[in-house]
Amino acid sequence: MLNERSLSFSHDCEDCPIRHRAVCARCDQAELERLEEIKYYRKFEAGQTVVWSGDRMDFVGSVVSGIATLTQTMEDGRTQMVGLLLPSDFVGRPGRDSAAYDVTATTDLVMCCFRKTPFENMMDQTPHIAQRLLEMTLDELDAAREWMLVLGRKTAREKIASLLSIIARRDASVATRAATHSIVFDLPLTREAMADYLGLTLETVSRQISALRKDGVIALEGKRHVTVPDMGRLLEEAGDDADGGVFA
Amino acid sequence: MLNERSLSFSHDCEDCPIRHRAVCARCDQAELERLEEIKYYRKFEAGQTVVWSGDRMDFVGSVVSGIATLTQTMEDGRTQMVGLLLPSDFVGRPGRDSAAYDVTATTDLVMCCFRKTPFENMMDQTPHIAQRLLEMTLDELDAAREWMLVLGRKTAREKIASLLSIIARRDASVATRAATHSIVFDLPLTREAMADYLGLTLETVSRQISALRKDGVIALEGKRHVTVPDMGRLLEEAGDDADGGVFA
DNA sequence: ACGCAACATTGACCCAGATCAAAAGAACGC
DNA sequence: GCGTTCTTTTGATCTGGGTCAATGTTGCGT
Repeated sequence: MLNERSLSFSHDCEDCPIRHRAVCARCDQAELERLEEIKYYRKFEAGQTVVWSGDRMDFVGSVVSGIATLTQTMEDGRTQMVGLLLPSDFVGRPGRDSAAYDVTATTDLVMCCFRKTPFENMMDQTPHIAQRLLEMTLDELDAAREWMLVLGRKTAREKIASLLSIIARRDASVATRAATHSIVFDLPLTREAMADYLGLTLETVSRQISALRKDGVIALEGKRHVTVPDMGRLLEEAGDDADGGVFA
Repeated sequence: MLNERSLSFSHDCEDCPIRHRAVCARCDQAELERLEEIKYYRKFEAGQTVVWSGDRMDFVGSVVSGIATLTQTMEDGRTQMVGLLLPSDFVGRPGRDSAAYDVTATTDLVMCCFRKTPFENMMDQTPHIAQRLLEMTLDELDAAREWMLVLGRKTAREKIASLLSIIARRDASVATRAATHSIVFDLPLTREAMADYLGLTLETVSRQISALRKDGVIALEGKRHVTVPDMGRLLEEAGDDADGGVFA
């Protein structure tokens, strides 16, 4: 069963981040080959919807590159983003056959998917996959609860700083950090998407970003390219401990 | 190894709700007996703290009776409740040795605990325990994400209605429901605790409860005893679909 | 029964962020 | 190049819920 694609799925594979966080981190070669058989890639363009809430969802998977969002919508149109999926994040729920949220690509997106039924079978026979998923789900639960604090108790400025912190930590290249002591990244979200994540309006997001720029907490080139000269300062603005770091 | 206590832990046990939701739902008798050996009960009075965030936590467990809350606190004292633990809910995280949140009893509380290290060992040898925990954690994640919508996008009145819905659904006795078509329960939280859960101030909570009472959505006897004459109406006020029911 | 301490309600006022409105950049096809 | 459309910024005004303050209510210990 070995072929080019399955070779690319070994622990040394560069293009598939699953080895870092997701299901196969502890798999041996035989297990990886089994996963390989039920694996396929899906590509989406920026703005495309992966699944709508309530739709049948016959796969699970993880993000290879690009960014996706999970959002909930009320009947009257109010929306709340409930998750931000960055590369290596897992999507889908074993044991449920319909999506609970809208999943949308906000940039061009590549996902590594597994057909759900065979994946579930494999889970039954490979205990450490369930254990790995449990760990990941507990991490997500912690992140969701951190976000509850952001939504419930932080000011607009703190909310923006919190969001920038998360993106900075997960998205900034290590090289950039080492060279200049400042962190540089591109915002993968529109102002509107940021507002939906933060429980704000897009106007408030825009105003607070302008304010943080004016105060020197961040610098902007164009609308999306952000430089954080002092990460400690940003975390302070976010209301987090400057050292600890909730989203580390 | 059988004795009185272990017998009370069988699938027919009445006093320990673990068989319903928590770890041993699918355990056979031998496994139950092993769990029995590492199990112990802890009792707390209303207002007592189970663990503080950051404290060493050498057990996992679930709520037998009473209600506990998970809260996060910022340095300046702002607090956000991130979880409400009702009977049968699970507490603690395998693979982590310190608590991530303050856990507080809001009523008299009985917990059924397992020493963490032997519990983790047992998890390694009993795959369906990890699977059960995964299911439960995914449910909690869904609940946390539902709550993100409440915190981020709902009005104060909708927030109160949402909280009352949750408590009504989990706490109301079936008998009461059948007899009168209305749902009756006691609020297990102070106004302040409700405010911390909803991202509001206690004054706003009080005002909105008064408003819902004046509008006939709920009736109150004393400060805590609530009657919901029409659950559909309450769900409407919460901004949820009257039928579907997010927190079912 | 009384006094004290939590807990809860209600009122008056204020402000952070929403809403409404306009205009200025960017990005894209033709 | 040049409309067209999407995104973002900025201004003016409004308002839901916060803040401050006073008063009620409940329950408990003595």
